[in-house]
Amino acid sequence: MNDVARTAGVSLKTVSRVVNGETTVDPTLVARVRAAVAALNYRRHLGASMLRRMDRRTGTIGLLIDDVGNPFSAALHRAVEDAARARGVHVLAGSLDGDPDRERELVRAFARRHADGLILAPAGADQGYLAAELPPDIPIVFVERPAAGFAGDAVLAGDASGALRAVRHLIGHGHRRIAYLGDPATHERREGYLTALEALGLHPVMIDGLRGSQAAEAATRSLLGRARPPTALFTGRNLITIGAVRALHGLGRHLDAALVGFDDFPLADLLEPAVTVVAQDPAAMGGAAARALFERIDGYAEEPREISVATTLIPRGSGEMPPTGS
Amino acid sequence: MNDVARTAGVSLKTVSRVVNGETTVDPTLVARVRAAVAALNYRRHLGASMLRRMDRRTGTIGLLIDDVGNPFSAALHRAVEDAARARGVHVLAGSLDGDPDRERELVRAFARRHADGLILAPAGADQGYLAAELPPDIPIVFVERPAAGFAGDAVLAGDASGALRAVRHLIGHGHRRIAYLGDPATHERREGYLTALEALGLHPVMIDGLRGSQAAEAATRSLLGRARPPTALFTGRNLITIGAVRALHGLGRHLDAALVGFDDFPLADLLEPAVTVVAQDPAAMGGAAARALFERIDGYAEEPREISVATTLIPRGSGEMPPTGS
DNA sequence: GTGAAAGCGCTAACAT
DNA sequence: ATGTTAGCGCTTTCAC
Repeated sequence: MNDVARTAGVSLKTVSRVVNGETTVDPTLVARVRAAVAALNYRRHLGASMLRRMDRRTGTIGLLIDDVGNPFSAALHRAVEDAARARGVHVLAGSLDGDPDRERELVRAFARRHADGLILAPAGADQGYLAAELPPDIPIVFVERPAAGFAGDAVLAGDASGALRAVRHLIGHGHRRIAYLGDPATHERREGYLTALEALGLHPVMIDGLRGSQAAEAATRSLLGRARPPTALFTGRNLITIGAVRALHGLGRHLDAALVGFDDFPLADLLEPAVTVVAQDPAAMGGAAARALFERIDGYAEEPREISVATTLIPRGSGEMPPTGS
Repeated sequence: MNDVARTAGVSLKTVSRVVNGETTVDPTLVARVRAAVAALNYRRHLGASMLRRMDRRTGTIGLLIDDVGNPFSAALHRAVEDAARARGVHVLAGSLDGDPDRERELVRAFARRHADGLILAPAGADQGYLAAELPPDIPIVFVERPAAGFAGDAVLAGDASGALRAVRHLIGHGHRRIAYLGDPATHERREGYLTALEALGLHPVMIDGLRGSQAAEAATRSLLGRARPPTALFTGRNLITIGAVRALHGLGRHLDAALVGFDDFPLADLLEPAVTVVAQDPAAMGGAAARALFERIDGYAEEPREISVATTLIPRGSGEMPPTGS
């Protein structure tokens, strides 16, 4: 910048003004500065500028989600990126893999990097650590799951009510023995399942802690091998649904057992039978989270908000099959 | 940091030494400093430290891919993240959507942010601008597609040879009328297709410029409506394959026309018929790209390398069906 | 082993 | 409208 000033024959401050697009500069000088900038291939150092600036914005937000490689998270990421791009903000993304330690570590790392804000899909059961870890001037918005022990805006999908709807759908098609397959992060969906069954005095069958598609496939196989197997399955997230589908196909029983999955997934409509799902809208959730975050960054300081993005039950066939067997 | 020094009763420099883990500090002072750091909840400002440091590393790399929300790109992203995490490096990701302007803009943005290196899946036909836009001290690795007009390491999938193999596979199953469906980014795969057909004097049928799954679906429908429709399809990327599958199912002709797709996709094995693909390994590509980039960041300065990640033909059914009709 | 002073590249506040 | 000075938070160099 010094070199530019010298080359253009102006003061350092004038260069700064030109580079920052301030209007109060003589056009002649502006031209001279621009020429020098071009000649020297000068680029301003954002780190240094951010050091002295008032607003101290880095133009970066942190996105902490389950797995950037998972289609659901990836769709959400994309929506966040689009909203960020509209403001010229960039996205630092990180995968948590359901690991609370990783969550905390990444929050700390992004805070140290002075992200302007964070969007977090909580992995751990408690976000109390945020009080110590997160500087008060960097806002956070939770997405997918609510946070515990720390107040902040949250963008949620109405998991419990969506699950309730899914299970009622199966009940409406005559099913009484309905099993639930889930993992730690689908806790709220399990609650919806239980609510629906309890209302009718039905007996819950729950398999929990399924990490990944393969575990779900194995669990489904063993479930269907039981003496009185369930006539319908309710699966708590897309990877689990896919594992279940794989098991049903593998056993040749895909036309026997009904299935409703939480989360839509690509090609669900082309399977045989096509898979009925309760679809979340990851793009809408990402967009809502980004908007909420930018409002906070812009100074909105009211009470934490809970933003609900509706789920949709999409009947495609697998959830409308009647019970078979006894 | 000044406050910490005062609280601990040491000089600023000593705090700096402790924070940076230098060993030549009296343990007593180390303890005092650590206590003060904890008491004041001090965090080092990385931006400021990076300003004066010798190595000038930001601990960030930029990843510029087609679309962070697309499963293929997302899997690649995940592999890059894993490699980066092992070094304590974070990933700034951006989607290009096939837009050369966006490519250039993001390169500039990430360069200004002083990313330590870039991984780019070229969207534009020419990367000559990099000579001007990219500071010489920030290395770049190309992935998925080679760059034109700028030298750099490239991680490629052997597109032409994979396509050749796919088409030969169809020919081996008796097909003579084989159509190609692609988009601008699958150019090399088209070359493989042409090579295979020309070797036998077969007549190529090519539909190009298909942006997205819906365009592919429409194109497939019109293709199959022709007087002498192709008996087999070769699709240039996963979204196009999915569009074609959707069209075949929609027309009820999924058991009539053979299909081999470039790129694997989730659930390809559960469709009816299961879809034969030439699979790239996005995770391997992302890992290789990250490794190559980190080698460059660490000072490796030999000639640009081309790293090839093998493709695999996975026969699943759709590519092994014999020709039907005339 | 520790500290004082200088300076990284830039912008704020205050002249002029 | 332009320039001067001070200082952001840190690491360097060099003296103690």
